[in-house]
Amino acid sequence: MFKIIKKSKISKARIGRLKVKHGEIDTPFFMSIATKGAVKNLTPEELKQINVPIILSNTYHLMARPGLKTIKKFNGIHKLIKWNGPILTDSGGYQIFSLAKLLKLNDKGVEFSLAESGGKIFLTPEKALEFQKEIGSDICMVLDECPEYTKNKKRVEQAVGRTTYWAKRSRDLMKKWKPAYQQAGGEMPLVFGIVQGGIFNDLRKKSLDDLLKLNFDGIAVGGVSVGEPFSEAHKILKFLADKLPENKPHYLMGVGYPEQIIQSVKQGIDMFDCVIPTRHARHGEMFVFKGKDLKYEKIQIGKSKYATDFSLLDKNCSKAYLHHLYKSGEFLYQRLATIHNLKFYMDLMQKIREGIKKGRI
RNA sequence: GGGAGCGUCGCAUAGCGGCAAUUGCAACAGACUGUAAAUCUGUCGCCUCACGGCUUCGGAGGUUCGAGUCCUCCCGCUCCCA
Repeated sequence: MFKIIKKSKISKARIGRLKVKHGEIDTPFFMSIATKGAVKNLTPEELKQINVPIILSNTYHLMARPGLKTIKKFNGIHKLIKWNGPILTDSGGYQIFSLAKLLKLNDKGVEFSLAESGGKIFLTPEKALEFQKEIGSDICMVLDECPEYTKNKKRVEQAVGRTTYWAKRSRDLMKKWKPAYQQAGGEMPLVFGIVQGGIFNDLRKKSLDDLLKLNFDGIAVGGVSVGEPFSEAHKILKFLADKLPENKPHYLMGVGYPEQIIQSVKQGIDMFDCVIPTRHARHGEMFVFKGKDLKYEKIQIGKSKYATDFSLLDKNCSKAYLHHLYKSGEFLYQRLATIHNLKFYMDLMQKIREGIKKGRI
């Protein structure tokens, strides 16, 4: 399932290979976010062309729409969204943070009141995990409580406690799956546990220790990129780096900018996801490498100083053309910029893997 | 020739006599991190970090404590009837 192919001698970085139901992926890798099943503006076919190896979808959003019944009618999420590559589904834990105003939260689970429809979604760790399994996710995330960035230790401690408790319940549920899978000969999805603990080392350690006892398929570091400066997240990573189980994939949730990804790879992180490339594209910002190494700059598509003298983005699209589309209010720029940024991120990960291979990272 | 109307800070629009003046666009600056985000924030007459000050609503006068708003004339534009 997870194989380490090479370990860096100068950092904790490693190259590996993660095998899931719908394919094998070289690590470290970046997941493009497809919250509701679609990477905004792009078709699955285009994602393939860009070499996006795996996408991330979200339990909360898929439950709200189209819902379990519809997805099952299509024989699972892959068929519904016409993507036959790997899919990781997030549990909805992040929505506990981002939709904090809309929820009721206790040890049992969370209740969201849906902003659009006025309906309600009740998530328990069991429901969240069962849903992910039912729709055919390749990698399921356990429901966690992801608190906002805070220095209030009590608050974080509570979230850690709840996350651990929920992880245990998730583990119990997984035991019940086993017989059915053994009988049918099917492949169980991978399930990852999530470390919380905010900026507090002792809480992080406790969270991780408790999680390790449950022996999930991979370990995610959550509760990061929730408003803290990245330096805080990096400190946590450094603290956790030698405590993470070496033979399991390490997933840093919600990160980030290229330099943050590089720093995290050096702390042994294998998996990333972030809205940055896709959202920034929609907001008119593109990532461009400067020269041959990992240095890059961000270009505002709309800024007039970039209006002229652009090299080709690819065969069909000059930056001047993009600039024109943006200025003309044509949404096509979003598609092109999204393609560009995702390519950039794929190139970035490729360069990182090569860097590790050649002993530079 | 007769009649009606309109000129506001790049463009377009608000504007009961108390106004540095509404809103939209554009412009400029910034933000975005397990996506309620093709979004949001700020600046946008001049000077000042700011308090504050100064000069503005086609032009010239007038009425008024006070005029973008009322009156007169002029300039420019639009429409209707001949």
